[in-house]
Amino acid sequence: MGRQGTGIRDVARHLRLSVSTVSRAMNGRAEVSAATRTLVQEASLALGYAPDQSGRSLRQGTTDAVALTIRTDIGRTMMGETFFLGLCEGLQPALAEHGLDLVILPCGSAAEQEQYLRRAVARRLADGFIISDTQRIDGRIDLLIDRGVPFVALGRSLSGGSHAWLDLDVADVADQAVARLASLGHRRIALGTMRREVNQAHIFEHAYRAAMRSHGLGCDPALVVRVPDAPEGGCDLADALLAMADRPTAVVLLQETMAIGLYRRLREAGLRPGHDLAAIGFRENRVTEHLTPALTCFRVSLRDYGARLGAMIVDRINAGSAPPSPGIQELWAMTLSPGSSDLPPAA
Amino acid sequence: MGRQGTGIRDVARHLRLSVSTVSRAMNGRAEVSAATRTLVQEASLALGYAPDQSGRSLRQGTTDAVALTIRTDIGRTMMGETFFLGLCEGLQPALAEHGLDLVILPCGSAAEQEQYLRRAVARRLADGFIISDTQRIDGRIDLLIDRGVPFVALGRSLSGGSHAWLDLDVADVADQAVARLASLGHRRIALGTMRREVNQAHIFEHAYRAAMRSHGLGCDPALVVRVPDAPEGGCDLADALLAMADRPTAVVLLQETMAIGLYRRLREAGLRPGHDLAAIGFRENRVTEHLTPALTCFRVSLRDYGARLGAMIVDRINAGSAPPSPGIQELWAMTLSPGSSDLPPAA
DNA sequence: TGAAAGTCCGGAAACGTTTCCGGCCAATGA
DNA sequence: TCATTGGCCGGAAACGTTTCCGGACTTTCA
Repeated sequence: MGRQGTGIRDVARHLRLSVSTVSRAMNGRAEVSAATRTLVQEASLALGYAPDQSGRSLRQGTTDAVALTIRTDIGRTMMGETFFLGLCEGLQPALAEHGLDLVILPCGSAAEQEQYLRRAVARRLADGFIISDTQRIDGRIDLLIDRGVPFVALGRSLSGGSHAWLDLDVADVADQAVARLASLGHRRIALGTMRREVNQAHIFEHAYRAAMRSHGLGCDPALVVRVPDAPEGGCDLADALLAMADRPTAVVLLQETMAIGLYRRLREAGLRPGHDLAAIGFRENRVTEHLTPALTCFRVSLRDYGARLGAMIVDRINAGSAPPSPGIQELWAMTLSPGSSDLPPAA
Repeated sequence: MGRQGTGIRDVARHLRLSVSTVSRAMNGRAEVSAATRTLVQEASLALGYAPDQSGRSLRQGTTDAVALTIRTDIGRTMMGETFFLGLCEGLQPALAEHGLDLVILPCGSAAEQEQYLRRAVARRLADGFIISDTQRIDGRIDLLIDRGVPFVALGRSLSGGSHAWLDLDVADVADQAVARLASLGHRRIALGTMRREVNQAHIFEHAYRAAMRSHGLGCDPALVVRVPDAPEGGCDLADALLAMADRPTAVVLLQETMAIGLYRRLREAGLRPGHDLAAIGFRENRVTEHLTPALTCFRVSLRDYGARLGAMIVDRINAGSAPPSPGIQELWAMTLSPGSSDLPPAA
């Protein structure tokens, strides 16, 4: 049958060189003359040759790929689709600079993720892994540490001790949001959040409570409302807030897309978002900034964030598993992006 | 140095079997006794063994992976925010059923895509490719046909003749939208679209014109407004429409996210979306259905669509390049999902 | 001028797996 | 009882590449 594509042997035969020389020229080794190198490069370009990745991987034990695992049942996670695409815009070039491909592996639901990852590691699908949507207790982290595979967790976790992770400083966001609303005169500030298994939600909620206390606003557990992090969740949130006897005058959202459902329900109840209920969202994006009133939220450059993530996983890969170095932990600040959804309380 | 993971030799040694027998047992070959098979399966589970993908790929010439190439500079494409993840929810399980991994390859901008793909094919990164966001003239299609690589284009194109593709029936959507608005009494119906290089935009616009003519509404070129397919584009669109002397009473959107900017600008101008300007969007999603007024648009099950896409690429891969069979071309209908954004004209 | 060093290249082994080929053993049939 | 068949298994080749090793040739230095 004969593989169809052109291989290194074809290039070698074409140039009357040995395959070893061609290989050396392609890989930028020093022991090859400049003349031969350009010859090989031109020939491989003309013949459309690029080394077969399987052969290459087998020989040198690396796949030249970094895997970003995501769950496809999104809509039940912190990260929306706009998040990943924005992230990849910075991540992919950062990896390409080091000759690494970015492959995104959809792993199905959260439950399936660990098993999928276990198999992916055993099959040696990638040189390094980035796991997203970290849970408070996350078996994937222990797994990767145990296997000695380079990885970076996108989001903190209680699992695994001092591995490399990158995360947004959500605690600071909660703090800033509460402080801002408090300074505007709000005293009953609600929190729209989600399941606490997602670590970001836990941290956010914790920081919210601390901020409320530090501003002398108490800590009424009724003010914490858990809903799905989606536009629909915003509806549920609004329903819950409107049903309260002592209605809050402001709400902080862990997921900015909740604002869509929230605005809708408020309007349906004859209330004006921003005026009758102040709201502050989480991550600024193309939807929230065009809401009316524009949602006050927090900004982060996903491109930079992704580029940093790329640098971190490259660092892990180059470090090897030789030194059990703890890896870098990095918290990214978000800056307030004022909209007009957080007015002082009406009364 | 010694590769760290457990290999087939470890399993064989552990069971005092030959590697060939272990391999046969793992791959479900017939020439192995049932007893040995269960033994091998249990042992590989216990030892955490899964065959190294590089070795496997090299030997059998297949990678057991399907690549979905996407551009990361999204926001300038037809596919909105939530399209790909919804698609993968159906696509990934459909592939997994056949033992194939789905890997998403972010290829950078549209310009970089073809070169990236060319290299990916030469390196044999995947057994089959799915290319998205097809252009009217798309070099990737000619490339893949030329190389004889199994592929499915997600979206039609003028390039390449009769290859396999899957697409939404956007012409029918344009037809339905215009018909609905016309039956409500609208006579000046604008179109918010984008660059015509994207083939869907071309088809959509063509169908819109035909529908306008068939309803006796003429074909004023000024009614076709090209803007970026993003919330911002909706602002530009609104500005353009409001500046017209003979202002349209309705607009059809090729990209539903434009509605966000459109609503915003209309409200800023003291107008009511739906009342003062009827609007119909394209694909229903979690954002549009919570807009106020809810955007009338068209529904498609992305999960089913993705599952079908998976079946198609599996079919192409199994077909091999032996018969130059044309492949399947399939157009998916979308069904109207009525909102309240398309009222009769005010006057 | 001779030896040492340096430059560049070819042959062959190796990576982990699958599969071809041949062989052993038991069962079957005459 | 012997030849044949079929079930099951082990040895070894093969996939495409990189890299070790050694060799040929040129240059440098004493």
